[in-house]
Amino acid sequence: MSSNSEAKRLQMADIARLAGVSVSTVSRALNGSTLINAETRERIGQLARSLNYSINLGAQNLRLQKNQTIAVVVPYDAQARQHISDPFFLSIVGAIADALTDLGYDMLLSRVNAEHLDSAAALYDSGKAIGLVIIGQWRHHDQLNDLAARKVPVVVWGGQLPQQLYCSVGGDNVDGGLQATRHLLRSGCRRIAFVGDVRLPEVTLRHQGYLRALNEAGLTADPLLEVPAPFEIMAARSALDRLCVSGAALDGVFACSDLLALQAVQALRAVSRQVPGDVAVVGYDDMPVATYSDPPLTTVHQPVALAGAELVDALLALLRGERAAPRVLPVHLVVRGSAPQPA
Amino acid sequence: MSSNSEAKRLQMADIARLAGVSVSTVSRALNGSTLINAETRERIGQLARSLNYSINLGAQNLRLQKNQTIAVVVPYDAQARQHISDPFFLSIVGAIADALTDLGYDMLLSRVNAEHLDSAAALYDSGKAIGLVIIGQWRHHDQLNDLAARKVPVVVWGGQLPQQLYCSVGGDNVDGGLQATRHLLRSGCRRIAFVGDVRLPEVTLRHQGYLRALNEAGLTADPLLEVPAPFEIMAARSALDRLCVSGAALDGVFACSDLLALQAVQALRAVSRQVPGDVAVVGYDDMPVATYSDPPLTTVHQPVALAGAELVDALLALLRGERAAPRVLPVHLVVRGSAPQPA
DNA sequence: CCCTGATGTGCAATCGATTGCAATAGCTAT
DNA sequence: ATAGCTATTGCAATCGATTGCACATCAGGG
Repeated sequence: MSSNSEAKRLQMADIARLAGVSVSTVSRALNGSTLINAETRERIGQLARSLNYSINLGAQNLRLQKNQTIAVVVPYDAQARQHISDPFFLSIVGAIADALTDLGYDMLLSRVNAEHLDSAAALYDSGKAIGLVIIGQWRHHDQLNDLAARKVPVVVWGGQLPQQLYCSVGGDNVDGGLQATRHLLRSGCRRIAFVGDVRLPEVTLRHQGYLRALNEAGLTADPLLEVPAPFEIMAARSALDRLCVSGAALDGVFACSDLLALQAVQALRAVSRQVPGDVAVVGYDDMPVATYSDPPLTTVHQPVALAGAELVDALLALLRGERAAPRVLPVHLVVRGSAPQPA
Repeated sequence: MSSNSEAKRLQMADIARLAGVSVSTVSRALNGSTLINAETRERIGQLARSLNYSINLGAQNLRLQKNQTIAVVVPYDAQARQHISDPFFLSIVGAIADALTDLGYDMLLSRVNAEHLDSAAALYDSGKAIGLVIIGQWRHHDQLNDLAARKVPVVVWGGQLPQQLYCSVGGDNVDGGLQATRHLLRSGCRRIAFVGDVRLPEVTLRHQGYLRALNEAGLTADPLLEVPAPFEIMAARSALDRLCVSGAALDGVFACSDLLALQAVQALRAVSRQVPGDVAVVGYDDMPVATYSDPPLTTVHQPVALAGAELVDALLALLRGERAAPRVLPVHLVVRGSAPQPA
């Protein structure tokens, strides 16, 4: 049974037999070697093409010790069973795909349990991929360091941290937090909630920016206004609802993703507070949704396409044996309706 | 130079040497063969684990004629240089990744020029992947048929068309168009614009549903109200602007994606027409943005997670040599603010 | 003491390509 | 006519694994 799709794939020996030459000749002909008589070469080329023959890359890679596959690893949170739905992750994957395609690399997309980021190394150890791009540091800075120490070629989307052995590429999270919070302060906000899970390094950095801005304004952060909302959307919503019904005074919100910002807007409305009238809200990422939402979001723009290109560029540098320093990409605030420009 | 990342990967011969046995023994030990003495087996297992050894899958696949990689092909429009940004495509890729991961398959993500969909076959011919999932039929039904005729295991996300040799999985586009249009008609709309590029098969089917609904209501379509907007967002916007400033009478819009619907909302507002007050708008896909937008979109829900699972399931059936019939998944209208429930 | 049957291991062929080296044919130079 | 070249092509080893079959060792039976 099942001889349907089992239809034998053509291989070089078949072409050789049909052309009445040896396998070596076919190999050389297809590679355009001048050792082979020009017309024989052409004849073999025609034949192969007409039969839709395509060389077996597994075998070729084995023989040539070559491989053009890069693994892109998207961790998921096993507890929350959160299969990343945040548009930011998806769009950065898209950007990486573009960058890799342009350079002729293949992209293996893989999801791994965030608790075992190191298991991503199997993709490298097994030779499936020659290098890894990991989306997000999550809470496993140490595991990433282990990978780098083992000389696994890996680049991570995320923030630059102290004692970091691996190469990271990420937006300037401190500056993002700073710009967002300063904007809210300039708009007159004094009690600004911070929405995000500070156990994630990127969020921690944004939080530092937030604190620095408050400090500049002579304010101190109120722990009651810190909402440890994960990127998982439903859990985030309940945390936000709790804040809103707690009655804690607040006039501004800085959320660490656009989706969190929009959830905040809805939670606020649920308790009859207007955005931006009563509370101004700033998001993060500047996904397309930010322009369509009600109100359109003031948010920190992350350069997604550039990020894809930089991640790939850094990884290729590593593969060439160069030392790749962490890269921090510029971010900027985009002002829209949810936190308008102060008069 | 570059011996950095060039650090030789471990292979079976290394383990064999260190364990003082032959390669065959290592191979059998790691595969748990009972031919090998239990304690030797255990010792070898320990050793391999402690060295982070992981078998070379290229070599293994070659030897075993095995491969667990599925290619997911996302066509792009070379003319528009449109690297798919529509969230729908990205989320369906995510859904497929989940389905494949659950089943232990690897996913190779690849972009190909939509004008040469058949070039995706190289992924199969070269043995990189054992099967293909292609996202969208675009304008190349014929090329897809060629692939199927060549016995390439392929499943396509899209509509079911006449004379179709390949297996497709898609939402019920006719029904989607029907439900959306009926809803607008029930709301009292009589001049309903259709926004979408009917050269795409899926859109054609939705258009059929649109026409049928109009017909049920004793109406006929006005060609002036047909906006051939591509999924490429900027081009779509200008087409919509043209419609709006043309002054053509209209009181409803059925758009073939949520993004198109939101562009329509903006175009209408630009000429001071309220949604849903003056014009009701219905979108398609039911992406998260539909719930956050202003106004929240009434839209046709496509079952994305189910779609991913069904695509994978159909492809695996093909690979088992079974005949896989096209599958049409149910869709349903989600009523929100842009086209509220009629009183 | 030899034979038989287990039990463990290793040799060598194989998967589908690449490539150094040898071999053949056709020609020229001596 | 024969050595010396050049232009083409084939043989066989190799990449890193798997596996049929042969081989070695040891115990017990005759």
